[in-house]
Amino acid sequence: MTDLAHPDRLAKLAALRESGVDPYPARGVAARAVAEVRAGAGSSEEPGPLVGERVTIAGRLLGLRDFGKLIFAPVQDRSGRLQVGLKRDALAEWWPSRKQLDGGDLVGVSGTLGFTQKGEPTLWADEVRLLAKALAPPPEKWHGLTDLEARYRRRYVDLWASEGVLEVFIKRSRILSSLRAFLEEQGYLEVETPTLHPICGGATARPFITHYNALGEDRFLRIAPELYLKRLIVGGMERVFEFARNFRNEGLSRDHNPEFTMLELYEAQADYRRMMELTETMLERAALAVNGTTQCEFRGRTYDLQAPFARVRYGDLFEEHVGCAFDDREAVRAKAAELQIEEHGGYWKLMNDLFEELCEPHLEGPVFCTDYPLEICPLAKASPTDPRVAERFELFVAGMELGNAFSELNDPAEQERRFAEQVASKDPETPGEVDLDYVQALEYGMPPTAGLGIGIDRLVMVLTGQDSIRDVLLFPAMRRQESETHGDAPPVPGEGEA
RNA sequence: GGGCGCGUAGCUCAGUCGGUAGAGCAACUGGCUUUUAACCAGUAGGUCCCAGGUUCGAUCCCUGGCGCGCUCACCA
Repeated sequence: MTDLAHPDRLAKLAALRESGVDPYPARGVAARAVAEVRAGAGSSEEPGPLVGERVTIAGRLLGLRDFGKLIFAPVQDRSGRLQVGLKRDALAEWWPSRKQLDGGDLVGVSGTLGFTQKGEPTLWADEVRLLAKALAPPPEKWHGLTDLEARYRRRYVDLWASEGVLEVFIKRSRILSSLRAFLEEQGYLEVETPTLHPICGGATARPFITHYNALGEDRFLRIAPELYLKRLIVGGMERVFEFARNFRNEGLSRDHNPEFTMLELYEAQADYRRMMELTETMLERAALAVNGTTQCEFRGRTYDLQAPFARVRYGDLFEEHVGCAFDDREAVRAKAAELQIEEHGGYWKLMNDLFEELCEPHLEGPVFCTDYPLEICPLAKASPTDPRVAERFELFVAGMELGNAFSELNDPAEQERRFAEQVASKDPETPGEVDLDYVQALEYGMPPTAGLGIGIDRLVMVLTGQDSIRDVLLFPAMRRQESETHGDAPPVPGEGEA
């Protein structure tokens, strides 16, 4: 027991058992969704088909308004809320046990659907069954849970006690369904690839490391599924996608959670132009599916996800906001010096820092920023018309990166050379070894292919109007609390390098 | 990691210019057959985040720590 289990409620639990009532019965009740019952009730002026019928609902008792011989109590399930009316005369046998009932308890109620004098749809009960006793009291009924930490730690309370929270996660689920349905229509196969990677590739990020006992080897939690999905293209699957949980051992912010969900997909015979079309069509549909409109309110502004999205070249943006060509090293370094941006990862890193600082904030979007400098795209294919740039785009909404796509590099020798460059850079965020198995896969031949990654959490933020990534994650990353467990915490291995 | 702020009852919060604390809701007792933040009367509930320091005395002041929030940095 934790100290949230209330003594009064524990006493009621004992009293229930004493009187032969199982406070945690083995079976639930066959219940109808509350929203369905409410819809069937209509209004007191125009009663619906369920009025006068006997129906059963099940859910959480949110409170009790006791009038002596009459009690009103709202019951809430996943679909909504309905008032239950408990009358002594209709529940003579059960009546004394009403004292054992508390707000927060899970109950099944059967009765006749009707209305009150004020016209409130009400289930007039003839049977009340306790389905599970709540020992911990619910949050304050008017303010609910407002402490952010408590809301995230106890999402199991937040979901029913805070307005609109469940709705966000219902929408999240529908967004995933919409994306999945769209891709399946397009002939894609959903696949699952390893989460434990021997080499940490497919993106640039610091990894989490774990140990594989059976193999006696360390593994990286994947930072991206990219290289495995492209192996499947070599394997002839041609159109694949994965909703991948990725892990990046980096900071938390309102746009970042160390574990996050990425939709990655790859399509043979496609290039990045096709990916742009697919992206805008897919997102437009998801918006319509979940909101009924392509307009969404996010961080105080309105964005329209109606296809087609705007396109702007990286180089053009660079010239506009930095004032020179991205490969004009002298000018770029001068501008960086002017802005006191330090060079700590070579020229191309510096150039991109400048881009992020000066250009990205202008990408309100939705907009595809296209044709990135080749040097910052180690897995992308060069443009056939301009060898300085890669066929790559990123999708931005509200200055936030939502997606990343490119025509995939499929020349094994070129890929090996770029891997070797990364390894030589000694950057802690790039792989420490060349993934020769991947190079070998390319040696068997990968067709012309394009790939796309969509940050699902950020997409959900935009489509549900949530400012923080933590509001679209059921259980966002939180520091461990001592009070969460019994027993001793496991030994903590030494911290990785800072 | 830096800056700012917060930590008081189960929940939402007040308060003590330093003398160990209050309200509303929830709970408990009683009353009430049409409420919907029900109402009325009463009762109970606190390691005032933790540890040091100053002081006759600290929940309040100081220092440190822990936790959380916002923000900046980091993070393609």
